[in-house]
Amino acid sequence: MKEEMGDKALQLVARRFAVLGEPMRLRLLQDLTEGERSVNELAARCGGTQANVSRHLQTLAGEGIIKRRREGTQVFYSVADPTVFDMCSVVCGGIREKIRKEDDAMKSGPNRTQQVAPPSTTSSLPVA
Amino acid sequence: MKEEMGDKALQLVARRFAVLGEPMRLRLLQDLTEGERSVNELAARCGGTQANVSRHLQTLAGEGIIKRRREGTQVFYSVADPTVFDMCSVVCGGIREKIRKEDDAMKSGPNRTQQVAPPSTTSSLPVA
DNA sequence: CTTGTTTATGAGCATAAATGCATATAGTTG
DNA sequence: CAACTATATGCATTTATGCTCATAAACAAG
Repeated sequence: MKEEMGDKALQLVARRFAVLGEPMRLRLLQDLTEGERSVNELAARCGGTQANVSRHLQTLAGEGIIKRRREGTQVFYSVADPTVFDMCSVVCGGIREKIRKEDDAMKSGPNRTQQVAPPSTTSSLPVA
Repeated sequence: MKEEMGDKALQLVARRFAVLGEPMRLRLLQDLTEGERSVNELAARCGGTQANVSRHLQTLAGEGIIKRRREGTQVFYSVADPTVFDMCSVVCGGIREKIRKEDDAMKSGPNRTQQVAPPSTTSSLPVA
C-alpha cells in the first residue's frame, strides 16, 4: 500500500520533471516571468507556431504550473506555481557544476577560461 | 550571441529536467540515497531488467547526477550531485500543492480528508 | 447571421525514448 | 586459456513526444 503510493507519487514527480524537460516550455516560462501574456504574444516572442505554443501551454497548465485567464477572444497565461523558479535555480547550480567539471576534464591544461555565459541576465528564472 | 548562449543553457536545463522525468530513474536515485549500489542490486530492488537499469544509470551518469566506481567485476553507482534532492523536495512541495488544489476542485464539498500519503518515509529523497 | 480574430484540437508524420532479447566486453578464478 | 560473473551494448519493437497543417470552437463586431 505504501509502495503503490510511492509509485504514484513517483510518477507525479517524474511527470512534473518531464513537463519541465522541454526547451520551448522553459522558454515560455521564462517569458512568463515578466507577467502574463497571450498565446500569440508568447508564440511571437518565443519563436513558435501558434498551435505548438498553445499545446505547450496546455501541458504546463495541466500540471498547474501556469494558469489561464480569458479576456475576450484572447487567453492570457501566467505563472501559477512559482516553485518552478526555485527548481530552475537549483538546476542551474547543478548545471554550472557539471560544466565546470567537464571543462576541467576535457581540456585539462590549456585555456582554463570560463565561457559558460555569466548568469547576468534579467529574468528571475536564471536560465539564460 | 546572448540568445545563442541562452538557448544552449536552456537546452542543458531542459535536458536535466528530462533526465529526471523518468519514474525508473527517480526510483534508482531514490534507492541510491541509501548509499552506493551495484547494477544488479539496483535492478533487483527497483524491479527492472539488468539491461534497462544499466542504460538508465548511464543516462544519469552522463548528466553527472551519479558516478561509477568499479570494483572487480561489478560497478557501484552513487549519487554525485546532491542537488537532485533539493529539486525533488521542491517538486514534492509543488506536487502537494497541485494535489491539494485538485482535491479542492474535484470534490468541492464532501469529505475533505487528505489522502495524499503523509510524507513520512525514510529516504532523504522525499518522493515516496 | 456573417466576418474576422484568437485560441484549441484532430490527423498525420517524424523522431526520440524506453524496453526486451541476445550478445559483446571486462574482470575474476581455476 | 576456459569458465563464470557482472556490466554494457547493438538491434528490433513498441511507445511516447513534438511539430505542422488544416480546421474547429469561442468570442467580438458589423
